[in-house]
Amino acid sequence: MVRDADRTRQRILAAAIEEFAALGIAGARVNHIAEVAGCNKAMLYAYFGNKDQLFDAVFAAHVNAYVEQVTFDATDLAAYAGRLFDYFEDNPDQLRLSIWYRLERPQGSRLEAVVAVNQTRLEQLKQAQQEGILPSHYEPAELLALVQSTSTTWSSMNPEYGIDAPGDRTQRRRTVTDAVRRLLAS
Amino acid sequence: MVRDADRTRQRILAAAIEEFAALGIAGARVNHIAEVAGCNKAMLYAYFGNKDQLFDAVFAAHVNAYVEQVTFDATDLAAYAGRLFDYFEDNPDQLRLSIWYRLERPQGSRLEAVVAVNQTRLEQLKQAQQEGILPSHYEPAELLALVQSTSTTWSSMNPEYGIDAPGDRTQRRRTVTDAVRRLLAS
DNA sequence: TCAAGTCAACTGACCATTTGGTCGGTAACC
DNA sequence: GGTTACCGACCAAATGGTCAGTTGACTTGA
Repeated sequence: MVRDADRTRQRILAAAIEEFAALGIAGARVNHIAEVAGCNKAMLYAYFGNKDQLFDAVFAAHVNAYVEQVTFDATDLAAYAGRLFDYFEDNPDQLRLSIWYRLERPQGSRLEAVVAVNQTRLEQLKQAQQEGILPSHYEPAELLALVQSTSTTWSSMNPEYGIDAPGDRTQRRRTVTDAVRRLLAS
Repeated sequence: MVRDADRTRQRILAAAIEEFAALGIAGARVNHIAEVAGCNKAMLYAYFGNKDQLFDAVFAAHVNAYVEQVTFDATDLAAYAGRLFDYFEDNPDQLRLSIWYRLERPQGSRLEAVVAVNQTRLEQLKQAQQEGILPSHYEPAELLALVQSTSTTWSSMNPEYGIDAPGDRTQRRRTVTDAVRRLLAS
């Protein structure tokens, strides 16, 4: 057996992402994560502290990947919505993680890094509005929220509502970008 | 102690709604539900079978309330969106239940009753389109999905994104109905 | 070159507690 | 007196977490 702390850490993290995305914090089993990672449970505690902190690490990784991969562009929100759509379509686990986080984390526990990123985006939106690139019938925060929620329209549909998302991903994507364009139309 | 099977059942259900909405299926504790309901745990099993079936009962109750209270109107989707907004604003627990359901229930487990209701709505949308009351640039399913997701825009924002929902509920509501109107504009 | 020593990666067995679930019995109501 | 709502106590299994000890890689020193 090769000994490699980094690799082990990485394997644990990967297994944890899978487990948490599928089952949430309360549903995830530490034993199972260790098993999938192919290492001893104690390593998990050595590297990450405890179950909650492991989730924090997983979620932080998700946020980083998200901010890094989905570039924001206040001057072309439809394109941004498209990228957002693609990202969550390609990484459904990431979307689930976000939702688990929202449900299972006590309100008020914000990641300052993300708040900062968001502040910047709101500023950019405000400026684009002042320059007339974006319409002003919504506040920056409203714009961001609407775009965000439109982009994840399909993935956030409850199956209970029995809506069959169009099988065609291209079509779904077009609907998203089109909807954002309509929201911005004057 | 007064003996009343119905009342006890009701108390268990109420406690279960609270618990499941707050913690989800995996996170909910049967002991705690019984405690809050002020009755013995065994009653819970006598009336509902087991934890999963109790959640089913809770969720079915939610779906019933939802279908009953939020009247659908294919000819005025903006108003429908407003009602939807109000409903989830007034009953945040119900929204959380829906999300838990989506996350924790194995895909493919649909409530036939809801699928039926939804089928009807899709039909109504289609007809409204044929009559020219609704525009045809979206499929009925797309319309329903967009309206749904727009209505819950604020409640589905991850705090991670640091967006402060406008404190003013009236303003949030106006944004929702306005957005739906824009989606329908030709 | 190689034995001794060090330190960090790793393990298996273990623990206290919690959890979903059950059962024999009790007491209120018809 | 029978039915049924209800309860306390209990159980096996699972769960998050710990710990004493082992193993392997690298450093040291002769």
